[in-house]
Amino acid sequence: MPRKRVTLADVARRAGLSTTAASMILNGRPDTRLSKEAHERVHAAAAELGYRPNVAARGLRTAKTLTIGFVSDTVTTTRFAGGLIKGALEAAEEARHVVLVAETGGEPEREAEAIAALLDRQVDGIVFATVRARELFVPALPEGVPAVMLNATSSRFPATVLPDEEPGGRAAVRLLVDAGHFEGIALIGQSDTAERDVFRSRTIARRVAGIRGEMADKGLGFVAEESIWMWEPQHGYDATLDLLRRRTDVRALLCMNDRLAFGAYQAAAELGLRVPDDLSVVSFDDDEVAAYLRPGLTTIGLPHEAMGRRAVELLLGREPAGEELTPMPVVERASIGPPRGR
Amino acid sequence: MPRKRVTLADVARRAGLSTTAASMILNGRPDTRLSKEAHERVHAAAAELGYRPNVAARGLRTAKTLTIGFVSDTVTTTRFAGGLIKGALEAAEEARHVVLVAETGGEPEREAEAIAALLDRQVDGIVFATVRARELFVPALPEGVPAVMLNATSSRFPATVLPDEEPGGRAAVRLLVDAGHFEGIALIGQSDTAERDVFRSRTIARRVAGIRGEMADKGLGFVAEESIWMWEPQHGYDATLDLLRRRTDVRALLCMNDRLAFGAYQAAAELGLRVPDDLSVVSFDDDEVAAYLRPGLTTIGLPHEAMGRRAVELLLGREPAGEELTPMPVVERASIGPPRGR
DNA sequence: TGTCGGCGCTAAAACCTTTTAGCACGACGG
DNA sequence: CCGTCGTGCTAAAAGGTTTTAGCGCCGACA
Repeated sequence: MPRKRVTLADVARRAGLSTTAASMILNGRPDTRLSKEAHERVHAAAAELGYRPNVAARGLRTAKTLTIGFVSDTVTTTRFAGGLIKGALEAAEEARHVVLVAETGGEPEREAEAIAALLDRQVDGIVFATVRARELFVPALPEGVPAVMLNATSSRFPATVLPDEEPGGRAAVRLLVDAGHFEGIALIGQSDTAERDVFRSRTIARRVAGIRGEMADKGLGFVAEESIWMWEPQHGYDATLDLLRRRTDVRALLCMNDRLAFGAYQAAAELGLRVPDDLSVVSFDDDEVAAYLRPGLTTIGLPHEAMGRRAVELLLGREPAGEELTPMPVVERASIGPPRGR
Repeated sequence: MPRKRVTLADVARRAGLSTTAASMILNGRPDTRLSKEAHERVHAAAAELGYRPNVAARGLRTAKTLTIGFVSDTVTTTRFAGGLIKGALEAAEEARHVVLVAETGGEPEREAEAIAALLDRQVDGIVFATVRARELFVPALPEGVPAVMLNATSSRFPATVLPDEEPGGRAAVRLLVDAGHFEGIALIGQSDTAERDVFRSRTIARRVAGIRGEMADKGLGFVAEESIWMWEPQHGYDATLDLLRRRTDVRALLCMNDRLAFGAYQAAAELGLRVPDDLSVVSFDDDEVAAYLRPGLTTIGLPHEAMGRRAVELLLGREPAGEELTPMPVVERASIGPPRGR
């Protein structure tokens, strides 16, 4: 609506004071000794004119822009880890910050370009996120620009927010055991390659460690392990169909993610097996599709939103942070039942 | 890495010229008459020092920040229209702009606050997006700040990018007809309420008009219409199950979105019906789950990414724009077959 | 008597850039 | 020889804010 932005000088003029005085008053500087009356005049003038400080101009002087950068490979533009940005946006909003978003597709040149672009705009800090918890090679940032890794790791920046996968893995196993499954449990999606592959994901190794640890603690073993490289429904379908045809003693599936479980459901249906009567299923992520399935899929959720929040809290707070693990919620739906013969 | 940012003054000093000269040369001002040699010295100095202009400072002078705002209800943080931001981000990157993202959850106060925050940062323009093509009540913006509506409409801003729903609706019907379906077609999800409800969606009405128009042109009618208010898988399941139990003459389903179709698949499976042998299905959106289903769901896609791109092109271009309709692609998978008795 | 600090405020510098106005000098036309 | 113009460049202003340094006066303290 307003033709022209109202500036601090306008406020000062109307209050009959200098811009300095207006600035001090509006910023509530504690050591100032301006009169009560001056305070009132300035505040009144600011209110009447609808004054809003020009953050860009302020940033020039103070080197603080109340703006943070969020750079990721594809967090914003794919649906798999959208919770990360959601949490980050919320936390930023609460802290009266605003976020500049850049996507790099995982390409180093685009990443470098994005970082430079953010720095040119004087961001107060940057969070680096990845969709599948990779190690990231982040270039050094100018002094005074903090960074935190979100669902990612970097040797350069110690501040890191990750899902707490080890207990998550244990919880999944426990869910099955608590329902009475002591045998006939198959693992879908684990692959030794993935376990070793740093590039794929830092966290999957921990998830697997948790799973194996809990199984060992209970004195149990898997009746089968299907190694799969890619974790889309198609792969889950293929592997599960193959498995269930080969062996009839499988009573429960521990899937490495919900999309695999999605495919597993399809394979089970194909063979006339009902979940959870004939086959129990548990998995990881709490992907949106987990709720679409019937019966609803019980899964160990990736706490993306909480992680996103935490990352910007860390970024904006001043405590020097290390690796922080966010607990994974177990979200119980209806895909686990007591074992039954078939 | 660099301790301190290198400034234009540094470059000028090293080149032995004034900052004015350096500025002119680096910005390639055409009317200048600085010597060839000066050009070389300045460029050399800039390269050696790794100079990058401070966009914030420049913006102060030029009132251009190479930054645009993207404010939506929940486009970024839900998975339904993520393509919008993806396209916007890409187009912005190509134009060397960067985007400030804000989510309002559809709450007017948060929206007002978000707009103010963006304006405080001197954005060059704002795109307003919604996830379900609503009418939006956008407050006036200061003169010189353009806005475009993306998958949304506003009486205040004529520039609008929407999916071209009418032909989309027609295409869906044609897909069925071309496969030989002339009878036994049921419509899932249409509700007269929705058709009239401005708040729900501007575009759905056009989709329905396209569907009805094409049916009429072919001289066909629906064998049944299931009115549904909410379009989640659960609702599609319930409605379809009910419908298929009631009537045995249904051979094809035209679902208003992919999630309804998702539920329809489940209902069909429940009744032992195979897609597409016993039942053909076509729907709208090209949601990610459409590819997960087996057989793959044939659907009329929402061209979110193209729309997002277009919106920022419009915003950055100077052509005064009106309503722009982006064509909806038909993505053929395997859910449509010839009709067969059951 | 001299110094110091408090008071209430402001001028000016600083942040970094772009833009405007103009300077000194030589060439050129008349 | 005078005025004008072109050349190659620079000083200064402008953009909007915060911060630093200080002004002029008075009372208190040594």
